[in-house]
Amino acid sequence: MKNQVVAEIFNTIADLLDVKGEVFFKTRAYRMAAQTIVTLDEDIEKIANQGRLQTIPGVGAALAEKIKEIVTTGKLKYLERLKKEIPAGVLDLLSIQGLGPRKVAALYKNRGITSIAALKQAASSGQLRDLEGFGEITERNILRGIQLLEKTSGRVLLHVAYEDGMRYLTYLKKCKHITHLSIAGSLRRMKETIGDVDILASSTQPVKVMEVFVSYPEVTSVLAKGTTKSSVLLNDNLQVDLRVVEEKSYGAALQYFTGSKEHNVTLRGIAIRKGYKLNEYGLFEKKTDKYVTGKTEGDIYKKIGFSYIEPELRENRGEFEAAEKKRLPTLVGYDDIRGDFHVHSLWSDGSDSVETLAQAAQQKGYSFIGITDHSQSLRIANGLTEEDIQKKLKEIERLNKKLPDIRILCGTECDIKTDGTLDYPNKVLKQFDFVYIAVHTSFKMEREAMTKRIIRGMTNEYVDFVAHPTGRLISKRDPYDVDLQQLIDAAQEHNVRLEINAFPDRLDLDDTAAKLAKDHGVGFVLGTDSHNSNHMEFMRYGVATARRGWLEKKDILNTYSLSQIEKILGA
DNA sequence: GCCGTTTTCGGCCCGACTGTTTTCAGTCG
Repeated sequence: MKNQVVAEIFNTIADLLDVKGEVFFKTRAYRMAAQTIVTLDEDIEKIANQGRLQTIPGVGAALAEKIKEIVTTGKLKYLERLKKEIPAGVLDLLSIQGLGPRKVAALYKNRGITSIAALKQAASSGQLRDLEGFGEITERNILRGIQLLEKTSGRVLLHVAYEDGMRYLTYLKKCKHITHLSIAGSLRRMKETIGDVDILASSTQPVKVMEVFVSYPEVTSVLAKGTTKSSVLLNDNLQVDLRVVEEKSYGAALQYFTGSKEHNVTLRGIAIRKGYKLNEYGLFEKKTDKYVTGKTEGDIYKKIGFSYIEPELRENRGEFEAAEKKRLPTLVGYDDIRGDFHVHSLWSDGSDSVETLAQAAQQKGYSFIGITDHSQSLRIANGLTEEDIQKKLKEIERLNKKLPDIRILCGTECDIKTDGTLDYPNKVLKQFDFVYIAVHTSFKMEREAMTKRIIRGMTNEYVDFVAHPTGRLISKRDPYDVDLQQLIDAAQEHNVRLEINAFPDRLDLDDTAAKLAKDHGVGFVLGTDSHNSNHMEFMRYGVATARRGWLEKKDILNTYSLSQIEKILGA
């Protein structure tokens, strides 16, 4: 699939044209096309070969030619030309908060700045303040932006933002001037990483609400403060924005500030075609500017002709088509989960006993917990020998009698060796209630060998699930090189479920891969990969990822009743 | 650069806030 390649080139062109000062609509055309192409189910090369490029929305004659060139030669002369005009480092400057294409262009043209390091040097020595449109405050803001980028690379993991956001909400709920209050933005959509936290409130006293907002104890600096919008920085460097609107605009504003940007652009386009105008204040008749609705999101979607679209689906990945045809999935709910399949105990590298974990699961209202310790060759994680397994089985048998309200399932997270054989022989594997297989070694294998390795593991008759199928660690380690499509086909063929690992830096499979797998009839399990009982809280991020992948209750084994699960697993 | 149930030309989402300005450009979402 060259879709990603084409999309990246188009996005780079858009950035370059922006800095060159090209009209906004042209650069947007490149970005829109890139976004569409990357979410296509079909291979762009195939579409190009069949001469159907211009059937892709947002692709006209000019872009079709460019795609053809990329697909056949792997390069694009137009991009090479642009790159000669603007050095690569200049585009890096765009990632600094507060710097857009105009300022970046000014920095490059008037000061010859082509890297973040050079910018930092120039700003700290006061060389930018006499540039037109710049001043001392701009210099300080640039330095702060660079510092922020260095510290957090701009985004934090979902769970960090979620916890910060929830604490902030709890604080704001005490403010009696607020009538409605919600998280918005990418956090409400539960994206795997979050740039900043958006909060929305309705009030008749916005100025007072802003006072309360900026007085939150965890705030270290106030970045902006107006009557409808304020921004602060928390002590962990996360930025939080608050918008305050009137009651009659609350739904419209919630829709607007939840995004995604791509979802909203499409929705507003559709609204216009139907004779409306949609903004954060409400849905209006286009001709008369008369207020139609805006109190709730549901009203707005309904009026424009759709059923309600859940926040996790608002990525412009086909949700409008589905909503129009009444084919939106009924997403798995955060409360539908009846147990956790992936938990490590003291037997391997976890820090809690099986009993402690089982009690924690019971407290969460679960009906089962799967204890999955590592297998023997993973010495670094204290993998279990065959002898250990016998002892562990006995302990679990005893605990199941002692704790009748929760079923403890004895599983394993069994290593897939480099040749695709498993770390335990079949006579051992068959003693477990269920078997996860996983790659923990030799991450750097060639694509073909890695794909074969995992698929061979899946063909073993005792294997039920594949743990963290791509091995990625968000912003730390790339996924190993594996042919996802082949993995999905094998999962379907051998009736093996793929895991959505809920650990915040894994979320593996991710949302798009999960959707792809679902479309091919694959089933799923959720596992937190907990190494202590507190980690079991991470389940919500697994559910969020499942929801973003359009998964329903029936797709996920954790939502089944214990008796159904026992039957399916033969446990 | 794309697109058309008003349009093949002229729109394309737009409002809030900041900082640098003396009335507005740039950035962000």
